[in-house]
Amino acid sequence: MSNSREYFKSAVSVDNVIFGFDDTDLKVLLIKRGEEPFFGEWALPGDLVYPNEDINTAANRILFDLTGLENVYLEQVSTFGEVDRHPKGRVITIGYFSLINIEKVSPRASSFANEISWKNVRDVKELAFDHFKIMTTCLYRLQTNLKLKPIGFELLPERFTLTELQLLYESVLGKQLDKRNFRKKITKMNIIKDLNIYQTGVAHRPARLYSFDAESYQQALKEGITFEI
Amino acid sequence: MSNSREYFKSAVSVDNVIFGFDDTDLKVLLIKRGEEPFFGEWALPGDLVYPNEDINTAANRILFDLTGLENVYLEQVSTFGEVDRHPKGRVITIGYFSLINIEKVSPRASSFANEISWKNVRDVKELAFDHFKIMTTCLYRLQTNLKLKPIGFELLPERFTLTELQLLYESVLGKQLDKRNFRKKITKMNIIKDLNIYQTGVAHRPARLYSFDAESYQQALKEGITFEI
DNA sequence: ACAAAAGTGTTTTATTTACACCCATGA
DNA sequence: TCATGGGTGTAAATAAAACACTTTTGT
Repeated sequence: MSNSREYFKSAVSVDNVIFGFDDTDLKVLLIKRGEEPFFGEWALPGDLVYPNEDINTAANRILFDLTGLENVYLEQVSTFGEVDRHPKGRVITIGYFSLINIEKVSPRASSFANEISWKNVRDVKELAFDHFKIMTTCLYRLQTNLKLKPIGFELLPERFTLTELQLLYESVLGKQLDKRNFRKKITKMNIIKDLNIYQTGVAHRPARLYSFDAESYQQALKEGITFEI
Repeated sequence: MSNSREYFKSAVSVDNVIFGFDDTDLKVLLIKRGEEPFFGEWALPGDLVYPNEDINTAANRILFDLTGLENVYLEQVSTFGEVDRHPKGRVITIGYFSLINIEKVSPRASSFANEISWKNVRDVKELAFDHFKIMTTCLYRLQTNLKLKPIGFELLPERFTLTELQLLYESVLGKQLDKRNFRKKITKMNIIKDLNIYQTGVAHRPARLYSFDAESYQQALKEGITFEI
């Protein structure tokens, strides 16, 4: 780019598909739009990228504004740049997804949204702009990566049971898994820590609690882990 | 985005990592820059996105300008948007890669390049801007996808031998593969057609020629193929 | 004692890996 | 006849899939 010419400039935005998991279903955090276009319709949280802001920073900002969370798993997925994707002008948007522990969040209204809600991903059928397409693309990427990288833990509390972990996998991948085989695989990977403590107050045999063992995972990565479920 | 405010606008560009394969090595098509910044340095072909141009169209245009090729395998990989990635201003760039049959190309100089050349990917050590990072990211994606989707054919001529295909895989993945096991896997997938014709003019037993069988591949996809090498 | 979910091994099947020699051609 | 790369099968090891009962708790 030379500075001797004046170039066309597009607005660039970031949209963030924020995934959570509530012990049964994969959820996505949506906002009800408080302005035109698509007033009153559900949409992904997003905003324009500021002049002096890295795009990753913008994605983190959107997440923080909505949830108060920082240092959260965030992954860029794809950029959507059809000329007519925004009715008010040329806006190229970069789609991200984040994985958060849903318990840590009580979503708060923000400048650009008058209502915020967790929705079951499978129940979402349409969204403002091309946001449904963005969400679907991010879900697909999540499914792919869940099989290759141990990112599922990001959606769970610090301490979790193996059944919770399995339910998460089943929910995201959309299929049933065999309990014994699942446990065998997970434990063989050596990336979760048995805390030797148990659930309490459940009307059945209490489950052992585990946590993700980041150190062992780093070790396993070096030795060439394949995290396949 | 409301139209009642004036938003900051960034320039948006597309950079294209054009891969080719010359029977031995994976190559990338680079240009020597004919203007500042980075005058005289090697860079990825790229250009700003036009006001009324989809981003995919822009990526295809860059490819066409340089090679004369259309309808070529093109995949968006990642968007690079650090504030300071371009010394002359804010430019957010979308990285693509394409796979082409190197025989079909005699690269031509263009407005923005005074020299064009195929380089061995492994020999490229630095590039203008953050292009080395973009190239590396695209290479990594190519490696991943080559194991999951039959895109290797895009780099070969219409008719190819199994050894050529294997060399391609070895070159992209950067590791040796067992000849018999490779052939077993490829043929079991049922996505290549044995043309029942042979190489000529080689000083050894002539190899059978094959072509990619797009129809069988579509069929196999429906039945849930896993194209793993 | 009953309901509810936790936890645990073995056998079968499929996949992956390792490995070496003969074949067809041009020089 | 020699050099060069083409083409082929089998056995062993590993990984994946299928499958059912006992345990522990709260009610």
